[in-house]
Amino acid sequence: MNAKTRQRRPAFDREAGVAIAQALFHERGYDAVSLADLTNAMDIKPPSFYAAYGSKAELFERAMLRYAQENALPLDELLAPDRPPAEALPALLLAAAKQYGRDSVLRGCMITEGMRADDPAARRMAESLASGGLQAIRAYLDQAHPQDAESLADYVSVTLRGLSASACNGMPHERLTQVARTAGRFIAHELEADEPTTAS
Amino acid sequence: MNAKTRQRRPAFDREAGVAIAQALFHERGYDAVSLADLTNAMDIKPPSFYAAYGSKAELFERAMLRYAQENALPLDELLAPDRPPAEALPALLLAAAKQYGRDSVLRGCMITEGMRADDPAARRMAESLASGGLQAIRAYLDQAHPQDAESLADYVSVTLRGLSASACNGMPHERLTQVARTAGRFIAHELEADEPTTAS
DNA sequence: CTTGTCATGTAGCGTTCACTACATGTGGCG
DNA sequence: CGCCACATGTAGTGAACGCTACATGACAAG
Repeated sequence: MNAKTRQRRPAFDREAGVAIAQALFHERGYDAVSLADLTNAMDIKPPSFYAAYGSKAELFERAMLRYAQENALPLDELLAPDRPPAEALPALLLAAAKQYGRDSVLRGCMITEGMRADDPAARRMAESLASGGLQAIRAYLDQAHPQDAESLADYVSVTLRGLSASACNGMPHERLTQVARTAGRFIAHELEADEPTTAS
Repeated sequence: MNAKTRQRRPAFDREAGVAIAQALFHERGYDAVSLADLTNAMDIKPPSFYAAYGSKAELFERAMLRYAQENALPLDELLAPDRPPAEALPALLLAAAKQYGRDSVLRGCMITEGMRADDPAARRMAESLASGGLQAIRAYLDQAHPQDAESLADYVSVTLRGLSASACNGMPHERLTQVARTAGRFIAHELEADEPTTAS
């Protein structure tokens, strides 16, 4: 009677349900997706839903975690400690713009937009997850460009939020990436003006 | 029996009701404000509400128009046709950041954030109002810096959206204005590099 | 086969949503 | 005063919300 033999009859794939929820939440946002939408899409009834996920908000958290795992930008590569900010930050912005506008229906950053949910619990979950990414940017800049780490981190954060929101409202992929390139060029110009780094 | 003598007994100030609605919608967003919230705040009952305003969405439109009239940035001054972009665009961003973070509870741009409402009718109203401002920016740049008017207009638009969203999520006033100054400095650097205008 | 455990479906919980039919009572007007 | 138009409050509409009590039925264990 080992534990573990007890979860026979899965009868519906819980992880697949999280994937379905992830798509719905990403497409429409937390508040605009109802329990009925979720249970219909998963083809289960509410009691199964609550047995599997606990609540709509908990499922939202699992969906955001799944989103972060498979869609999050590779911050550790983009912001590798030895990469100069004049190269890393533009690359980060461009990668974000490309992802936010890639899919015609799953637009923007699911977590960034989750921070604007009406439900306070869902909003706090999203804010908590987002703070991880912001801290990574801040930590990178603290070691790579400490003289205005906060200012630059805020600038990047605001630009990312603007890109996500604009993507959600339909700004096409090319214009999003163009804005990201513009912002990246601005950053590079300023950083290279301050410290011409090595050669030239 | 002239018309006009017929609207005796106002009994509640409809324009004051619009002001109350403006504050509620700005603070919480369209979806998060219920009819009960509105009628309680105005101290009227639903029938009076519908007699006066038609529907929640129509009142939202009137509230946004009121917001635009009294809070909108003076685009015609900020973007005066003879003002150089390297001066006008930073001024616009800074003015927006100051306004978005001015009040501790009425944060961000009511119209910008209205574009993210779940209700399609409300969203379209907000998008329609916002397009006016964007067209003003675009028209200014078409005559002041035609070589990359679209790119610059998109950059400004995205930055404004990022500032509004960040303000709504609590970024303090000083950091908002700092980001606006950073973005403005970036724009000025690039524009001055391209065309040193007149004197050195 | 019997029993126990569990996820399931049926049905419905209480609440809130935007919105409205209807009766009331006040005011201007003749 | 009598009339009547009209904004008002009472009360409630049907629908949707997130969520759950309960009975059903399938499986593994004995």
